[in-house]
Amino acid sequence: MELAQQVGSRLRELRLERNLSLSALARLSGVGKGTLSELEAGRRNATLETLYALTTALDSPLTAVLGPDPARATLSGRAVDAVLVERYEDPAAVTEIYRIRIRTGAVQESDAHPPGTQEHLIVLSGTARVGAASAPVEAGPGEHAHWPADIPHVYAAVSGDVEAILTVRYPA
Amino acid sequence: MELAQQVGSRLRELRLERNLSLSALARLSGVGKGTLSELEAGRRNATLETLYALTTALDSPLTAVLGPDPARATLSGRAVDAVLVERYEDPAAVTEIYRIRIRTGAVQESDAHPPGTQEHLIVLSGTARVGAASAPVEAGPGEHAHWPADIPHVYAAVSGDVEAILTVRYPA
DNA sequence: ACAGAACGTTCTGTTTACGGAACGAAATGG
DNA sequence: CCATTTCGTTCCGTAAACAGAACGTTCTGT
Repeated sequence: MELAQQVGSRLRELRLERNLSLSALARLSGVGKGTLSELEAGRRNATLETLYALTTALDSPLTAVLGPDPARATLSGRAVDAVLVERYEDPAAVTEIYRIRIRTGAVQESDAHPPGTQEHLIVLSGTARVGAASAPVEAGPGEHAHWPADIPHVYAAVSGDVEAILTVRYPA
Repeated sequence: MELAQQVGSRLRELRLERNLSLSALARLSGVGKGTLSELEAGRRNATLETLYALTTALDSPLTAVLGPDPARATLSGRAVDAVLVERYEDPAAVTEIYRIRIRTGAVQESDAHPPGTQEHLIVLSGTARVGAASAPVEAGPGEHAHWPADIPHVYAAVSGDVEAILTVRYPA
C-alpha cells in the first residue's frame, strides 16, 4: 500500500540519518527486528503504538514519519511560491506566516487585500523589490520591508532567487 | 493504554464537532462500526490505514488526532514566553521563528548569541521595547524592530502584554 | 583463514485489529 | 401506539501485526 511505503521510507531515512542499524533501532525501541524490517519495506500498516515507540527512540516527533501536512497550504503564483508555516486567529486579526521564494525574472502583482491588511517581509537571501505597486522598496539579506496590502502590491527578485519570511495580518 | 485513549477522545471530539453520528462516520470512512466504537473508547491501537481513513472522512489532517507536537519547543524566561513555530537550516544559516509574548512589568535580558546573529520582531499587539541593551527601540502594533543579537539585548513590554513574531537567524 | 558477532530478511506462533453481524435501547413516523 | 429506523456496544471469524527465533550473509578481529 502506498501510505505504508511512504512511512517506511521516511522511517528508514530517519534511522540512517542517525547512523543506526536496523537491529540497533529495534533494540532501542523494543520493536521486533522483523517488524521493523517489514515496516521499512512498506509491507505493514503500523500500529500507532509501534510507530510511537520507533519515533520516540529516534527522538523525532510522530509527525516526522507521516507525510507532509496537507493542511500546510502552498500557493504558487507567477513569481512567488509560498508555503503557509503558521496561522493564528485572535479577536482582532488573523496572522499568517509564509515561507516564500521569489523567482528572478518575473514580477508578481497582487491585488488589494481586505482593508487594514499589512504585510511584512524579512529577507533571508537575495534582494527583493516589494511593496506598494506605486512605490516598491528594495530589501537585501537580513533586511525588512513593510507595506500596506490593502492596495495593489508587487513582489520581485532583483538579484538571485529570494528566500524570505512573509507575514500577512488582516482584520478578523 | 494512554496513547490510544488520547487519540480516541480527539477522534470523538472531531466527529462531534461535525455533528456526525458514530455510524455515519463509519459509513463515510469505510471503517467498521465496532472498530470505531472501540477506537473512541481507547480500547484499540489503531492502524495507520484506519486512522487515515477516518481523518480523511473528517476532512482533517492526520496530525489532528495525534497529540500536540512535542517538537514545538517552548522557552520561558523572566518576561518572555516563546514557542518555536518553525526552524529552517540552509547552507548559510539557521532561521528560527518564534511566536512570543512579552509580559508587562519585567525586563528580560539576553546574552550575546553567536557572532552574526540577527533578530527581527514584528509586533502584533502591545508596545515592545527591544533591541541592543545599550539602545533599545520601541515598536507598536504592526511595527517592526531589528537588531544585532550577537551583543546583549533586552525585551520588555511598554504597554500591555506584547504578542509578536520573533525571527532569529544565525550562521550555521 | 577462521571464529564469532552483527547485519537484514524470512519464518512461526500468538495476539489483536479488522469488517460485519447481532443486540438492546432510543428516536422517528405513520 | 406499534413498526421501523438509527443509534452505540458487544460478539465473531478472519486477516494481519506483533515479538522472537532461525537463517544466510557480511563485517571484524585475532
